[in-house]
Amino acid sequence: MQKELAKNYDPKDIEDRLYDKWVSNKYFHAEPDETKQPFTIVIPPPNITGQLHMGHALDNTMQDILIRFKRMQGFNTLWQPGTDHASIATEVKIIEQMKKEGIDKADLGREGFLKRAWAWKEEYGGRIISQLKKLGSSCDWDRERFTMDEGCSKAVEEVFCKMHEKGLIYKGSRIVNWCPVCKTSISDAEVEYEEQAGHFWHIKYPVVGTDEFLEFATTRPETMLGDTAVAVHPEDERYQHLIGKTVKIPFVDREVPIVADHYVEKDFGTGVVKITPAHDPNDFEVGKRHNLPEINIMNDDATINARGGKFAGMDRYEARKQIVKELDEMGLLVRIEDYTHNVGTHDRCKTTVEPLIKQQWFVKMDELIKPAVDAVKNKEIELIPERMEKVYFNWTDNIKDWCISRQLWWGHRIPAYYCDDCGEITVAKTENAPKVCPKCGGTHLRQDEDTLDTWFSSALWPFSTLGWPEKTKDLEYFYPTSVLVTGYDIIFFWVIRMIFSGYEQMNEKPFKTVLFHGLVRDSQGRKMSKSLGNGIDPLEVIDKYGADALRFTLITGNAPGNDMRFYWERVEASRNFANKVWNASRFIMMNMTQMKEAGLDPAVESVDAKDLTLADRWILSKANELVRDVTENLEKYEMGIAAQKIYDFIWEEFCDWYIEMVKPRLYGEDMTTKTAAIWTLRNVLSTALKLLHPYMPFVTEEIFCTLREMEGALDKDPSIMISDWPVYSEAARFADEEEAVELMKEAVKAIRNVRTEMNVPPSRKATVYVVSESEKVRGIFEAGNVFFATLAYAGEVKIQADKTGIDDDAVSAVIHQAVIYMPFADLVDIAKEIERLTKEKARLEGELKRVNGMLANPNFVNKAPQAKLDEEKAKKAKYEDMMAQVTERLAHFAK
RNA sequence: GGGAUCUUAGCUCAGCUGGGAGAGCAUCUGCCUUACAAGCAGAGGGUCAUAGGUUCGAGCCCUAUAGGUCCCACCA
Repeated sequence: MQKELAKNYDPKDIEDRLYDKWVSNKYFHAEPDETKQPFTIVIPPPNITGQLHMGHALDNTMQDILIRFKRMQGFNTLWQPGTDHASIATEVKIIEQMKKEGIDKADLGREGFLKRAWAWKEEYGGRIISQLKKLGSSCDWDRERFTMDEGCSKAVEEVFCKMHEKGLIYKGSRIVNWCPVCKTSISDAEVEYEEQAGHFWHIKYPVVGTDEFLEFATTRPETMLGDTAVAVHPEDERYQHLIGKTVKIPFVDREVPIVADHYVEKDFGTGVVKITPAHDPNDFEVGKRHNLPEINIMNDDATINARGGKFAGMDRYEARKQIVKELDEMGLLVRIEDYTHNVGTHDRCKTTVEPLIKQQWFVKMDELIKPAVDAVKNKEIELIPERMEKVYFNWTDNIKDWCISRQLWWGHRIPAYYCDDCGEITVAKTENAPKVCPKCGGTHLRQDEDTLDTWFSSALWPFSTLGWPEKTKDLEYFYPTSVLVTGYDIIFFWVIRMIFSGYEQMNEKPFKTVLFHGLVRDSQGRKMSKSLGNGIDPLEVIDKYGADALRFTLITGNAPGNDMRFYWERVEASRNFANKVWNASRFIMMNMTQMKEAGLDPAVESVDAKDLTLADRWILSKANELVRDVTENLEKYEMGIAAQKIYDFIWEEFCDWYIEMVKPRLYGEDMTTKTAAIWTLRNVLSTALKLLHPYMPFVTEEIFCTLREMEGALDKDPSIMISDWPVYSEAARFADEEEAVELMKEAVKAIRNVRTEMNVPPSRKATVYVVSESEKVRGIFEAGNVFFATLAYAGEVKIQADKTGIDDDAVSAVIHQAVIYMPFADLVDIAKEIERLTKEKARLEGELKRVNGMLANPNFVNKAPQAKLDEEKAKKAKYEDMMAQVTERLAHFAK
């Protein structure tokens, strides 16, 4: 530990060293302890494909602040870390990588591919973890988990089998969103709609047995190959006579019925819809209602299959072109209209999804979701900000069954076995995998080729990481967790699924509170993305300005759930703040060193209360209040407000006022007051550092340890992160002192104004009278009101220290460079002063009107709290007093 | 189509249950004062989107309008 701190704070020297110290001392590690209350957060597991981005930085800074705060408050805190296998995201990346090497997935086979995937995990899975460490995250790394590790995989199988047994998981034939490139089904939540310019093809089918045609419009003509009906609205007069008749579909030469269904809107287009149950979710529903056949005309890669007749083998778009062309030649194409519509794309690869009928596994949601709805309704789970509840209910109210099977290899393979002999399905955990079919005794069993949606395992994360399905001590002690911190963008993917999974498996909520944050955008408000190249690497920020600066930047000036923009200027401001703290500390420690050299003890345990000056009591009182404000705000998850308060206190109150006030005492010869000053400085600094520590863990730890070492207390207080969080004390408030110093500050500011206005060179000395608007300040200064300082007579400033208890050195110190020592009388500009007084009079009139209005209102007088009433009464008196003074001055000038 | 949210100083944003318009950055002025020029002192700058309403009192509550952002649904 260096005695001499560098002139400027350099995070590079410090961060890694301190982080290693914390880890090696096991400060992050938590074990169940019945004597302490637990506070648990599970990390939203980052993808193993991931690199730390600003979203992670924000998310994890917030979690770390809460964890560090609660740890210092004495909670037994567990921050459970881990990573997510991110099935499709990872698989896509690996395939990309293989493509470069000219390898195809099929070449490798399942085994080979998985080998490669695990190698990927080994290589990149640790990357993001080390990046989280750079940020200062105090996760319990001894407990790091992975969604595909043994325990989590067991949990997945357990849940799958249990839910299957209860009938909550079923296999069914449904329309699913199919990605023809990834060749897998994807959930609704993975579909992104994007507006695309397209066409509306108006086509007509001949009505069989008549010479009529039925005209309709479609954006996807190629699907006509799978049409099994044409629908009209039941009350549409235009088509009443046709309902029940049939139309003939060209190319496939199929006769299909004209049905009536409310799904059709009379006023849209021609009021006729072609129905393709196998390739459109709405048509699928119509088909079910009318018992229509489902004709799948596409292969898994979205080429037309044999049912498409002569178009077989063509790509869907190619077929579209050809079909339109031929329809035109047949005279069945009426016209083409330009049309922009929303097209569903796969969020991972941006391919246009193809709705297809497939056999897939589903989770039945209607019953499962109920406790999850109730929990939020009853506030058993609290969402912050509250408005997220609406988003939540909007989803739960329109819940659909969750398609959980994916035609991928990287993930949890579905524990279902098919018997080739009898066709029955057996669901069983891997350890109980059937050798013979329990139904028919056959031995030709195949495991389902599919894997589970990656969110299936994430949904279990809050309890699978604590050891479930085993009944572990960890689970009993740390579950349910306290807070979940995450972005609002994964509320459907993850948050809701964890909630219903918690209730279903644990019979208990997974967390008490969900704290949502927004997105970190670039300085122009755009999402940071790879394609735009506008992403800012948090590691670059840390490298340039330090982790503390980045953390502070991400938290300040932002309300819960709101997006924020990233500005380098703000990081710089945060860095400057860290440096300010550094330098204030350096100043204090320098003075401690000097005292020591002079043979005095700079680390006294306590000082006599009577030795504390007004200024000391004031700053101690302000620090005490800060403790209350910061604690309260952190408890409300208002981290930004708490941060702002710490910033203001340290920079303004502590550095710009208190330290300036205290300098003459430190430079003076009176050892008693010097000791009291140092004691106060040390204590206030220590409190402020502790409050700041959750935000800026590194700089605070470095200073704290240096300070404790100088005090000879490093042994019993070895790290700020395990030191006690300060506690607010009503008894430590000094209301009078606070008021007196606030008034004094006002006076000093007024004097500084005068100095600036008059452009007084600092070297010139003169005297000034200061006039006060209150008795107290009149006591501090000799006479008059600070607002009217320029009206005062020439004379000599006398600060009446003994009358007020204020130490005159403190006042002189603050005004030291500001106050003018110059007779005013010859400098007063009368016209300017009259203007000023007139303005002041108008202001006072306004204030008086307001106060009088309030006091005259029976509603206010009767309903307002007594304190408020007294306050307003006091204001009234004050304003009246000031008004009298102003009036008198004006009268004086009028002469 | 449904919903959420935002509109406050030149820029980015705070402003928690209605009662004095704030911060950072930028600008201007004066200071290298023995912790810090990554600093100190001071200044200018806002009809709190618009129009109504409730209230003694509205940036804050209600209604409507305009514009921005986002989410959900996905009508062929």
